Amino acid sequence: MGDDSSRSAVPATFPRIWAVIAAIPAGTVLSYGEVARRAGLPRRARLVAQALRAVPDAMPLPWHRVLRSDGRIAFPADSLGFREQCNRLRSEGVEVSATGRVRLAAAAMSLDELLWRP
DNA sequence: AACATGACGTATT
DNA sequence: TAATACGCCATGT
Repeated sequence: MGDDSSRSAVPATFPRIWAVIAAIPAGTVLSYGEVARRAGLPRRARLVAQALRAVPDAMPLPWHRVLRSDGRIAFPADSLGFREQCNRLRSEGVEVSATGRVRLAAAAMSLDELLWRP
């Protein structure tokens, strides 16, 4: 058979990364490094970034719930992606400072609130 | 094969 | 908190 799988093939790791991101509950966030770890790919935060760039447009993924380890949005503050991510997060009730920072601990707390009340 | 680049992370100052 | 340096990993040139 003509094996053209080597050309423009999606790395086998991408679907796993996408699955982890898709499983992030609304109103909560994860760091790139955490996503990598949960996908069984420790120390591969940059691979997560690549996977995000390669997300097919048809696939709706909560990409905005992925932040840098310091809780800040990875896009440059003046970029379109930055504002888009801010808006999406805020529309989910996540507090984002003007500089694009989210308190990761607080985001984890909001998940606790969901499970807190029976 | 060497070098640059990137939606990153951690340690240090 | 911010700036810097270095480590890490996949891709593109």
